[in-house]
Amino acid sequence: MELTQLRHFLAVAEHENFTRAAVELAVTQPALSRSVAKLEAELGQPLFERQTRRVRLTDAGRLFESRAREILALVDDAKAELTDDGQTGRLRVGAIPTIAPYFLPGVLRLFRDLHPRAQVVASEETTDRLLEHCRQGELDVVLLAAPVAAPHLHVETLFTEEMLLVLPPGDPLEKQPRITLADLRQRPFVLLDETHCLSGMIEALCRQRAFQPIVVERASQLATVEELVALGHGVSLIPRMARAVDDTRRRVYRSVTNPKPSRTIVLVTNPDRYHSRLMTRFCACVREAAAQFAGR
Amino acid sequence: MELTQLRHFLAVAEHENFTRAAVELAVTQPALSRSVAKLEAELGQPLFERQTRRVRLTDAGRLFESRAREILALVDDAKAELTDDGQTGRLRVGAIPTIAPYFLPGVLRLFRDLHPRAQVVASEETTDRLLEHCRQGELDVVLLAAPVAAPHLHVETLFTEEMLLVLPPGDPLEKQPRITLADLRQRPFVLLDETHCLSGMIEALCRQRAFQPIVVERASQLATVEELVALGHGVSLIPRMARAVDDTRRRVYRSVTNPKPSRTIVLVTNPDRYHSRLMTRFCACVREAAAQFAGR
DNA sequence: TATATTTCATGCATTCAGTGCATTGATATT
DNA sequence: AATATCAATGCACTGAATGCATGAAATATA
Repeated sequence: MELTQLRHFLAVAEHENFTRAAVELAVTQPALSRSVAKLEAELGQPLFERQTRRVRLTDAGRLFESRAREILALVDDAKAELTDDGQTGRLRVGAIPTIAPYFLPGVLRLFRDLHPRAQVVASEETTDRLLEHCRQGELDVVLLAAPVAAPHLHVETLFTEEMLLVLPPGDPLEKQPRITLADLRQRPFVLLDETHCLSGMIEALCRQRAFQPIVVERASQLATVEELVALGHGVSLIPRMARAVDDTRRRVYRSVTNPKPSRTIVLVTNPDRYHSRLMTRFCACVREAAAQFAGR
Repeated sequence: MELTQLRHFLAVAEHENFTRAAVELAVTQPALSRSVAKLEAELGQPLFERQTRRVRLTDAGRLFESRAREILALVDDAKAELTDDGQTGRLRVGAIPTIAPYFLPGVLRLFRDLHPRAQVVASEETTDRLLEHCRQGELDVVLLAAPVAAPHLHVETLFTEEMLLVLPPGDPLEKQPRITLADLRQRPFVLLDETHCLSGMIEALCRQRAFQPIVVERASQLATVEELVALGHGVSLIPRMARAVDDTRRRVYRSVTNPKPSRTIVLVTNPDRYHSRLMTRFCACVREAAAQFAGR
């Protein structure tokens, strides 16, 4: 068995297609077919089920896929560990979409000043995907909203931030001195779609106050939610970090009390993987940036 | 980077010699030199310090050695996991020398009957080496005496067995109805050498009773210790499982009370590694054999 | 001090595993 | 029925890894 074979296998597994995987790997399709066939021969069983239109992983293939990922991640780790000069190198950062655009830029600014030669790759995905990638060593640092079920991963609490009520301008609630969740019981909500943990969090919050929020619309980005609120489609709850970058006056923000809704941002890393010097510094930048948010 | 290179690197690291490593790997020395040189080039730094008479690992090399072992162990794991038919396969078992000859044969007999086609490789080493090998995935199952400091490993208590006092025949203590450790305060001891945890355990036991045992001789095998006792060089404490196979009358065994000295045998496995069906069955055999010892 | 020995690196020739190209075969899709 | 898609296979080739012969450096030995 050789690492090239594992790389070949993974490419095919991802594309579910030899031809396209071959393009990505910059080899020909027959070469790839043979490479995988040889691997299958060594393992004594097929890794792919060849259907006419596409190939699918067999059960054994699925098992082997995660092993292959682990092995290649470990190889990357080992290489990174030895070539770690504290300056150059790549850092893979992941964050959920309701954190990334508001929090990462500040972190990246801090980090870039310290390590101008380092390369940072940021990706936005759902919580479970991010955790899975972190587990597999494909992401070095992940930023999420608590709570997270992350066995084998290290979770560090960064700060807790308020969730603000967004209203269309002129909404009756705008003038009300104290607003509680109960005041929103009959109000139409605009939320993010179900893939975002934020929407689930808001629904859970409402259910704690014994009502099911009336969700009239869902969007896939916070910016869209804010636009829909401005247009009077409903109200919503928005993290303070998102409010901070909203400089229009097309909607108004109010604190909700008793209880004050909030979310907690955490930093997740994989303790089984090598922590490069860059990574350690990046986490320090994250904490520094977090301190500013916590201070508000 | 390729697995072949890692295998080459490890062979050289073990032999501290390219020529001999090349023989083991069945390649020529120049081929091996190049293979390693290429790896070093990829990692951007030398892994070996070439001295005239031998080669030594650099600091980076030492670091990379353990990573390479991990990677190859994971590869073996993955292969084993996929080719696990529950019948054939290899199982690597380790035990300390004061357990292996007395406990393993019974286990192997049970196991052989269940899995005649499986191959078991047993090795005797010191506790720390065994644990290290288990951690590195080079041993599947390890048998030790508690206590063990084994982070990341799974430790299961099997049974506790008495340690018996061995005396030369005719020793005054032979007729004494109740013997305590305090009775041994002035007696010369024959112990195993310091590499065996058993000798340390006995010394600790004595120190708990506030005396330092007078060690007149040390041997590297329990059988030798027993012979020396028979020759009247001193007394010793021997695990019951060792007494059980001593069918001569050249020495006598007595229980010690208040407290009764004992050692606890544990089964250690690595939870991060694949547990083959063979391995699960082997552990079952270990427990079955242990039950017999516990019943005494 | 000279010589022999040990051991790793390097120049050069060779080989074979992996690859590319062309093609086949199988199965959807139109 | 014709066409398109996609993986497997026959065949030729290439180049990376290897083997052989030798060099270079350092120590051991006479």
